[in-house]
Amino acid sequence: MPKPIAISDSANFYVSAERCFDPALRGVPVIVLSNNDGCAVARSDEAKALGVKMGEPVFKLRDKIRDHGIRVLSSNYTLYGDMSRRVVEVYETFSPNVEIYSIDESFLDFSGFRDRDAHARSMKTAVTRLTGIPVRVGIARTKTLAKCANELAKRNPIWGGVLDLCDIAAAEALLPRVAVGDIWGVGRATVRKLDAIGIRSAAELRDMPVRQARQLGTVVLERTVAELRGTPCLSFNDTVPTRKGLAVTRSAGEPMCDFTTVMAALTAHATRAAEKLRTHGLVAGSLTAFYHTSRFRTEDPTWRASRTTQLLPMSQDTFDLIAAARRCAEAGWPRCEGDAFANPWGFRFAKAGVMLTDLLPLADRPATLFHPGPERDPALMEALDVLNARFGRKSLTLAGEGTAAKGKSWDMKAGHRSPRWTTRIGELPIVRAR
DNA sequence: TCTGGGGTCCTAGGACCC
DNA sequence: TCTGGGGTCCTAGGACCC
Repeated sequence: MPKPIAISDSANFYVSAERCFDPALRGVPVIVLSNNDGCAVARSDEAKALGVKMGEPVFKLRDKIRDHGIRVLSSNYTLYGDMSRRVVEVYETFSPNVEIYSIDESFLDFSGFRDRDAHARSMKTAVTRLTGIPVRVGIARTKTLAKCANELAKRNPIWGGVLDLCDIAAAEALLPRVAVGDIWGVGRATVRKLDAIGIRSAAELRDMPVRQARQLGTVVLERTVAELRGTPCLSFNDTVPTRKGLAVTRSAGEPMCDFTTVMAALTAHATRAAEKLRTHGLVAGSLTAFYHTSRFRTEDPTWRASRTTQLLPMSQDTFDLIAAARRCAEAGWPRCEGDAFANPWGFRFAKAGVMLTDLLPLADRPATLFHPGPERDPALMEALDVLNARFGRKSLTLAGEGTAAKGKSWDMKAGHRSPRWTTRIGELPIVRAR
């Protein structure tokens, strides 16, 4: 018999995290925006009730925000990341094995507990008491069924936020109530195909012939069917998997119309990407830089540039990454007579990014026979990181990304960001007032 | 005027090899 | 007219997740 797995997730996590520190946000409609204040990515129950959709662009919500007094917040990832860490700390006192799945969801090994329901309820209470974040728990013998249990618990408050589907009869009774689109791993495209052959509930999907499932939705759907039948196909994984890639991409606060501005944004993104590499003790073997015009403004001239270059030797050095990003940016810039980096067509670039692949732990970096030059002293990057850790991110940056005095037009908008309550003492209102 | 960011996994098809 | 078979590796693109 497969062991019981629980999944615990936070309700409207970003909104819940904000509410922990600002009681005025409780009981009223609240939305948290994506980077650049673009779309609603988290909504309180009250906001959902007003019909605010996930991912809806904020400019389309203007009337609703005004008419219903919806509170609008920019995303504050520093706060959410820290709150997430606290929630996981509590989980770890309730299960010997915790697999962090996302910022607001973790799988927990629930084997060995005699009364799983009671255990889950005391965990739920503890998380709320110690962090202020409300959570819901689904339990079953496969991850997919646990996610179904969680989904049911979310939608039916009568169970008090905890549902155990380990029992065959319970699954039998409740799976007809889960729509295929609400099953983990079944997205829009698959829903459409399943609907065409009359499969609409989790119970119907479970009873579908596996061969047909594979043919319709590849091995992924075949696994989902097996998981719904209680056969685990997705293993419990409490070790952090090795990263395959890493990206830093942003929409610009204002359109970027010249090479210098695009390069300033790419410099900032490459800088951040290098920081991430060093945090994880990795080096990268290749870098892709891209920038493109807005995909929504189809009447404007469009340009999409994406170039990849090798990092040789593999590197985690900010300067190396910026140099590579510059090579890509130059190679991708629209060619014109005269000044090679002018923009006579009036392209308005909306987004730029840096992606790193071929990642390896620094210790495993292969030696190279022909260096392009002497390697820089890692002490420089170390000093950079120490200073930025001590005085706050971006205290020390490269001139290439521009200076605050001159204005960073490419920098994202974040007009409604709350204080980083748990990680920046200087942002606490009471400290600021002194 | 204004539309997110960062991941994973799978498949098909081409290049290449013997 | 008739033009092998079987393997690996890589990449692009699709689907999905939160």
